[in-house]
Amino acid sequence: MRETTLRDVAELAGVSPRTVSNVVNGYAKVTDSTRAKVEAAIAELGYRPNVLARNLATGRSGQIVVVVPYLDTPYFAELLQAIIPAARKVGYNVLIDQTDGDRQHEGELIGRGSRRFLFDGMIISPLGLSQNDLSQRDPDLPLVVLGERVSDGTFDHVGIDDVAASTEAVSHLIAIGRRRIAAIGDQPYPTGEAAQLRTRGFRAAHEAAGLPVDESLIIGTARFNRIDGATAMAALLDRADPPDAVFCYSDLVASGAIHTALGRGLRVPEDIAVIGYDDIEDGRYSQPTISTISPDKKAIAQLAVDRLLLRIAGHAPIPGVELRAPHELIPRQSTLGY
Amino acid sequence: MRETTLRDVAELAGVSPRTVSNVVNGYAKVTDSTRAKVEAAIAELGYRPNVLARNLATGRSGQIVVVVPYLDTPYFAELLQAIIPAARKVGYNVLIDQTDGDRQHEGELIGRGSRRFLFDGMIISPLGLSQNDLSQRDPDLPLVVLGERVSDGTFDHVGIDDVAASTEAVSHLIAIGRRRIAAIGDQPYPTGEAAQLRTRGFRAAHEAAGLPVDESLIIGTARFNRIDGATAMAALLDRADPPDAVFCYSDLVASGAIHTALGRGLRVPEDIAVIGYDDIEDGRYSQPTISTISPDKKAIAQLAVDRLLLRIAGHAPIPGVELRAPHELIPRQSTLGY
DNA sequence: AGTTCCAATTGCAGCGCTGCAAAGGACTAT
DNA sequence: ATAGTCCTTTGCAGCGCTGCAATTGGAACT
Repeated sequence: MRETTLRDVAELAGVSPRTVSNVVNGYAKVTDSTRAKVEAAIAELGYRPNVLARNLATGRSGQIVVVVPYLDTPYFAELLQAIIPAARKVGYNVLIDQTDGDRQHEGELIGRGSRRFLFDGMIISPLGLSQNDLSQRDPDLPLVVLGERVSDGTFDHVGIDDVAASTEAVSHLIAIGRRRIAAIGDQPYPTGEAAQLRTRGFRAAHEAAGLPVDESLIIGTARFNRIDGATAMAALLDRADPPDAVFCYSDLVASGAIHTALGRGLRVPEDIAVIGYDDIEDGRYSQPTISTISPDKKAIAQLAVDRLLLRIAGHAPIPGVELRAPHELIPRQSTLGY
Repeated sequence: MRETTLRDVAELAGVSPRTVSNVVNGYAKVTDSTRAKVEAAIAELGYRPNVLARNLATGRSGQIVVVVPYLDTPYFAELLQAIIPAARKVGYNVLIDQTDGDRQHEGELIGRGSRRFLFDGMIISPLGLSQNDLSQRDPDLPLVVLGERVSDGTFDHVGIDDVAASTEAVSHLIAIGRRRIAAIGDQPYPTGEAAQLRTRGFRAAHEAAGLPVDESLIIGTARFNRIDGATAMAALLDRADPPDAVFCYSDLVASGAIHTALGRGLRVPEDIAVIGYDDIEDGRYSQPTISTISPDKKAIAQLAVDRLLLRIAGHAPIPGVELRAPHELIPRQSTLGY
């Protein structure tokens, strides 16, 4: 049995297909009487518009894609959970892509590919892409970049002020009396920009307090996972002069670090205070609860979606902008104690 | 500047559009020489097929949708991470939908909606839908259901053997010498089928060991989150006769329960042993690490995708089947100690 | 009553591709 | 040389919808 079409409805209602289309789309001026007739016919036949056909005719897909490195990283899961309703509210479906932070995969997604037709725009949180890679994308792809990047002026960028947030985190550690503070999560140029900004904040806080930075306490990690935090913390505790506090570049890293510290019989925060970054739900239930920097994920989502829509609608090229979402320092047990 | 089309390529290559289509799709018999000509033209013009047009012509979208209650629940995030590559490998894009476990929302998704055209099939992990609701879906939607359901014969179902797994979990607690065992996570008919199966396993293990079940130790929860576990555990510990072990219906519940126990100065597992369900990454890094039932998520994903493809391809109605993925008991610190 | 005007409705063409079936061409067999 | 065979290539029509511009008919005006 064939799916009923616009034409079938038109026939039953005794109007032209175009009028049915107008009713369906809430377009133009349609008298109440014809609208009623058409709606009755639609109901009777159980008509539903064929989105595929509409897509072809309009050249739009009504979908946007959100690209994240890892779906199972709580921060991204929570961010997606904010983006999806924001997009749905304005009539867009959300496609989700996951890249494993792979540069090539990310590059393919922002490049000129056939999948381009499937979405009207893209929100991407790149991990492997360098600034340069980002500039070499499909030029007609409306793009909003999340995370710690600086726009080259052709796309928009949404993030929090990482340097400021990191500075607050470390200043908090200093405020509770810690003096030997380590940082876990630094990453090298060119891809680790998020990490580099956090390291900059780490230095800034020391400087503001007139404290020297012990360079050997800045520990690099390949990623921002628990295992990275656990390993780095082990290395720090093996030293003759271990730190009395650690600034971790993600809550997962902090969780791993705390795991190691507790496993060695240390008390958190008494022996070593830990602060994380991201405010994932985990941190509110772990033992101890994890002090953190909380980016306003809803604000990030809303800013990103709004801006993307603007860009999709815009015909003339729009200059890229930098948008800042708020953030907040949330002290919990891992720095304040119980 | 217009996007180049099949016709443009055909013109440049001096063949018919249909031949270009054949080359692009790797179809039919095309001589090497024409294929070469066409490919050269494609490269020169930077042609990419318009998926929207293809979709309309074929009536397929090349997308499947995966519907989960919560994206930020680690179990689902990890499951999605398994499904996406499995689907991608066979040429399908994955759309993700999140329902908040809302019955109405889930019902709309499996019903006759306009979005139907956007995907060729659906994998859904329902939470709010009753068995009855599931039977009232869009009959021509290829559907694979995940989780603890029994098929009505018109769709396929993939899951692990929940009763067996739960029995193993509780038997493990008995094996390490616990005798007063609580269960956290029971939920009432008709929607809490997952929970009910686990409760059944809980009873079965007691029976197998010749132990009586203390009904008052079976605690219901609205959801499977940390907070539910934390609250339920508090209630248990407030009793005059608290349990010496707890079987939690998810790792998140276990995490919340442990949080409460530790917060009250109890030792896990010495004072109270805890076992969870799902084997989320968290449980491997928390303090203590959480003993759990590990469903083979990759197997679940593969079974679901394979079966869905079959159903999409099939013209004649295929009877629904029950597919079982393997599971495994993974004892960790929360039952074995350090 | 005739003209103007405006809102509601319509018709046409086409978005770019593929299914189908037939045409064309090369090659083999007689 | 001619007919038969098989494989490659082609043309046509249409998937179901919307953009655009034109048509229709009635209300409002002179």
